[in-house]
Amino acid sequence: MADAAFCIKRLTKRAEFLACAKAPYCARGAVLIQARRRDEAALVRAGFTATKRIGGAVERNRAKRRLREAARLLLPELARPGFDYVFVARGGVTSRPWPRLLDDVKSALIRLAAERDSPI
RNA sequence: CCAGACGGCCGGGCGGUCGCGGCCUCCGCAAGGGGGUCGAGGAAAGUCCGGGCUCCACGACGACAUGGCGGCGGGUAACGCCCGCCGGGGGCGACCCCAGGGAUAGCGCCACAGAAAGCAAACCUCCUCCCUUUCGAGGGCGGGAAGGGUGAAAGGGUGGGGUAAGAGCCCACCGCGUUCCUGGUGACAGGGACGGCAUGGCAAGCCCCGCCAGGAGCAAGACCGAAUAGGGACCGUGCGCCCGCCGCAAGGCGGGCAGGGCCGUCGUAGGCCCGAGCGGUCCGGGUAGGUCGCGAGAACCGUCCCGCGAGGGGCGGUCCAGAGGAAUGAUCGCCUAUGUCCGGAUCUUCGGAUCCGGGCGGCACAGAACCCGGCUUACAGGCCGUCUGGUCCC
RNA sequence: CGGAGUGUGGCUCAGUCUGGUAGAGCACCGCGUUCGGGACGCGGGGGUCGCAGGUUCAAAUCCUGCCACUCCGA
Repeated sequence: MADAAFCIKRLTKRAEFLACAKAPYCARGAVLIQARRRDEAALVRAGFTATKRIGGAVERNRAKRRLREAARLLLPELARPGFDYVFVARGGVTSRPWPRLLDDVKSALIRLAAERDSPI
């Protein structure tokens, strides 16, 4: 129940994506993830994007669907509250084997969480 | 069985687990949750044509400009689409491809080569006659365009007659033109007579002829409508003076002084602003935003009738995505289907074919954004039907 | 949604309107010059004209359909 509410919030507005553009990022395999701290609320939000470089509408939608599925599986245990995550599709995201894609997302999320702990 | 032509269709299925979007319904103060139901394509694509729909413009009709179309007859809401037929070309054939008419309405172009590229003419050459001659030939007045050569194209073609040599000069057939008859709705086809080659090609060069087109697009358009600024009406309160301009006037505009405000506060000095309004209530336009437009239709399924066909009509049934930058996914199993490899068996025209078992690989192009009809382009693999040419057997 | 333009040697561009020879600069190769290099001089190679059909005797050029890219307007 708590997990379900966890990543329900979706980023849709262009301004929200732009706000995350300068945030720390980590690229792993076929995915690049950005994480931006928001102080006002504790819930986690996520956005998904794929540029025309990925391919046509079919490729881009499929890329976003796979990233969405990966986020749905992994964010509840790996995300930190109060952060916005933006998942950017890179080349090969549609053809990458599913376990490998999960590994990419998982290691990137862990790395971003560690970066947030260590500095300052 | 092999090779091929044309047309149509499909483009995985079933079941778990976890998820997504719309609508309905129930629980809940709410956040949210439960249940039900529906949920991409043949091209949804490119945006190349044609319509619906909406707004704008516009008396009717016509003309001009611009753009498009072009055999004939149908289909259609319409089309540049489709069907049938005509003509030309290709193929042994099934079948495929192409095309409006006009070059005597006019303008323009036809490079190079060639004597000559549209005016007819004559480079080599052919022939009669005449002259010269070293007897090889050369020159001249004429006749002619058959042959050579150039070219994509040289003023009909083939054959025969004819002639000094030749020529539609004459004849036959073909082609071309004019005219008549017959068949056909028509494009056109068939036939007869006459003419006697005159009139080359390019109009997807300009153009002539006929026909069709008002413009923009759902970000069209309609309704509701916040904050801020500005407009108007009413109420309350306040309103000194001078100059200039406009105006019949009420009044309006500009400038100055008095006065007021601000520069943290007080005093002094200075600067800037206001200088006739200020406050309240209401009204209208309108931005952000929201709602509608927004899916029951040139719809789909079945069936009957008309038509060669495209298609049209009748009857019965069904409701079938619609939302925001946008929903169908992930994963597992089985089945189906197929490619390849290995092993075994059978047949063999020694190329291979069929069957069984196992391993590996494995679903193409691609995602509705107002909606339809077409066109074009992309597409792994597969199915069905009709037909053609071969080969073998009965 | 609507409109405009571009595609030609390795690069930047002419040539397309008005159809017949594809050209310029830089770059590349060879030779000369120099002790050597650069610069300079001479000579040379290199292009399916984005793709596919069509018109024409003949197409980079004309017509049609695709592909890729760029730029405007709402």
